Amino acid sequence: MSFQLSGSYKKKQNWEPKNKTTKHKTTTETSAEMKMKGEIGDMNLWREADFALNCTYIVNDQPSDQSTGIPRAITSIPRNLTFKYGRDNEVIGVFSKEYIPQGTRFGPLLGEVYTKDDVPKHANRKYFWRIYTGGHLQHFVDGYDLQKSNWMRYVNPAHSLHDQNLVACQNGKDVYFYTIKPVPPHSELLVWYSREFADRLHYPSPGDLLFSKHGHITKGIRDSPSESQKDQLPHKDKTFEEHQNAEAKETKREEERRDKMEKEMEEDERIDVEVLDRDTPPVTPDNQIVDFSKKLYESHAKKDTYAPAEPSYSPSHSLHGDTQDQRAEVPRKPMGPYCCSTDTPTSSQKEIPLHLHGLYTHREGLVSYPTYPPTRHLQQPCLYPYSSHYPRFVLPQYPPPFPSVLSRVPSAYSGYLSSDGLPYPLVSQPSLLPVSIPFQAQAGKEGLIVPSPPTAFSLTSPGAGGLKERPPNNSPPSGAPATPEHSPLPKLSSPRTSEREEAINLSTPKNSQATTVLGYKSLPYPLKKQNGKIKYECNVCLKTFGQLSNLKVHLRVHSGERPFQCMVCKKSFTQLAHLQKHNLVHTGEKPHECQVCQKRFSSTSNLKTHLRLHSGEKPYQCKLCSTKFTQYIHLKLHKRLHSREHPYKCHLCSRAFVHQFTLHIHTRGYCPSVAMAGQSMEELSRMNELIDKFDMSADADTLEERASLAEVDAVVQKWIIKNMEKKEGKEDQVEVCFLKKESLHAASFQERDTVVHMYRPPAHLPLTVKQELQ
DNA sequence: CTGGGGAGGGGGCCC
DNA sequence: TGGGCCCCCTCCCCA
Repeated sequence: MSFQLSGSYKKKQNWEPKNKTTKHKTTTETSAEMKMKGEIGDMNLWREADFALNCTYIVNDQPSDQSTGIPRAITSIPRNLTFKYGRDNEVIGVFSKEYIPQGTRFGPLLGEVYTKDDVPKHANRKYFWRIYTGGHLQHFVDGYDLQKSNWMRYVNPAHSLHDQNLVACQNGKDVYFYTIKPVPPHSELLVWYSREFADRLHYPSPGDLLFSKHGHITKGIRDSPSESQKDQLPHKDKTFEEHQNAEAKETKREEERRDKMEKEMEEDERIDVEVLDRDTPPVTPDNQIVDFSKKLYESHAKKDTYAPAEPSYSPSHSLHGDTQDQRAEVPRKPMGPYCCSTDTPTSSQKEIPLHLHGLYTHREGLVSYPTYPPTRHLQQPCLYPYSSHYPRFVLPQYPPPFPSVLSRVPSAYSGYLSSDGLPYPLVSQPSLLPVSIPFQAQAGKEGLIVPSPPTAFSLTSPGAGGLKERPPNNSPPSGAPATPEHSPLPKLSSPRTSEREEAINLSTPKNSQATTVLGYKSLPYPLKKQNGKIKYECNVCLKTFGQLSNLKVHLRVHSGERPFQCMVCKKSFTQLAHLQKHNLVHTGEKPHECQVCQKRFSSTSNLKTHLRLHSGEKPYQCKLCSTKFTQYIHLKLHKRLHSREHPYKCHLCSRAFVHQFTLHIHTRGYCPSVAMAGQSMEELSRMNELIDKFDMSADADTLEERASLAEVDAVVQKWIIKNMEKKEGKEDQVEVCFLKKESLHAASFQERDTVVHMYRPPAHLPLTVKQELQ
């Protein structure tokens, strides 16, 4: 039997901005209907229902055409995701194709459904997911069958808190993955359980968590119970051994805690009986199943190589002892930094599945397991055992920010919270940070008092102001900085006080109790008031809209959702009107007729352009030669001719510019002759390319040659914003965003990860171009 | 290189 | 509130 969600999104709506106001009808629909509440910073403490309620986007699977013969596990992957394939064309991970906002829901996980009683005796349980109802195991969802499962089976477990970007939650009877932080393009999706999920599985999560200095989670890994831990200690790895000794007491304590928990979980003991059955070898050996994920693993297992220690393909993160060549062949697979590999892995290790196999049972951690050494260069302690079939990863538990949340947590865990002396992860807790995007509002946007900063898709930087609004009991644990200072926050230029938009708070929670539980509620869309009118602000690009529906349509630009598909050519569109217009391509219909020449056009826009031929209107004029054009694109092409003319030459280097002010920008810090010490030539080159691009842009043409620095600055900003918008969905576009600080001199380009100031702040330079030129 | 048409995408306004 | 309609802008292709 196939496990299908009868959700509200039955079409191929890959991304669906969520209606925050509509009442939900079913459990599985709740997430799409409710507004954001609480703070992102609470995410690690969120209950599963909170994720469902608060997520902003729903990404549905691609509809699968079973007739193609391609397994649904492959074809179901949403458009904004892609598989990464190994050498043998096996899936080795799921990656984002584009920016995915925080608070995006994927799923549900699909697969064969088994009740407790009808699990085939020899079923391969590696892909089993447990579904609980009322605290009792109701059934399993088995993602083993490629036809019945979906792409989610390929999502690898997170390697560390830092790497985790998805959290698995059971909502209703389905398992969903939610993004707990923005996922940049080309990033691997890495999932781990939600707190509740882990609790249900009886993972001794808090106690089992040991964080390395690097903030990694030490994953419990279990091997054959017959092998003693001592025997598996890495004798060659003295550092690790020492570490093990140092941790021995703590490990023992954790085992005691687990024992205690076990006693408290008598109800689930019955389940454990059959859980333990999962180690039964499958009827069909894995290597005989068309399972891309396993192929890779097996191929590499033969080489006795294991996953690199760092969640990265970087050779620098290779396993100890690997040659460069070997490293290149090492599959980057789920064990990641938690993966405790040995130089000579055991056979059971070789059987470690690639994906989230059977991560559902607490029993895995309740037997005596050996431990394996970490990759040496990382000195990752791996204190917890793993099952050869069911690697266990444990997420950290943070002290709940709200007492009411804490009260929901089983008491057995409460004592673990920061009480075990273990350090909290040093990684920045992503969920506590404003979403990191290329372009953001200025920090402390005074006019914006919407108390929603850390909502799932709120990209409005709270900055210092946002933090002030954070409830006092919502502070993250030590070591998990919540301040946005740790996240690059490009800022807009601060508007003059008199121009600051008056903000209104329309998100006052109606349910004060809920506020107590999850913190203040907030709308997913910041509201602003401009000229007396309410505006809805896009969290991504800060554009404002007079109507929420417009904003929702706009959000598709960022989400990639294209709900309207042409049935003829399968092309999809963000708006129905676009699809309708597109349909004319197929029908040949041209409804718009030129009244002058009776020529017909498919769109009014094109007719209007055409009418300029009759009217003689040429609105686009070249500023350099006064040539006029009827279409902007023609002017743009024309300007390329002029772009060869660069009359403003830098006397210190060979660069020349179309505009005087761009020459000035160049000479203020990007000429290699005057570049700041420590600035790489690569960076200089990149910035000069950027300056060149601006120099030849239409925006630059709008400026007078003797424009003030403030004027130039404004146009530069405009141009950067435009660039940033264009680059979305276009990988080859210059990826820029900017910082605009209080001072004009702080206007910056941020290109990819490097922030460089377009205007250097050298004190000896005059304030404005004009001043300098005069 | 210029000029014209075709097509897609984003957003505003209105119902 | 969501959908429909419309307009503007942009890009591509080709003569």
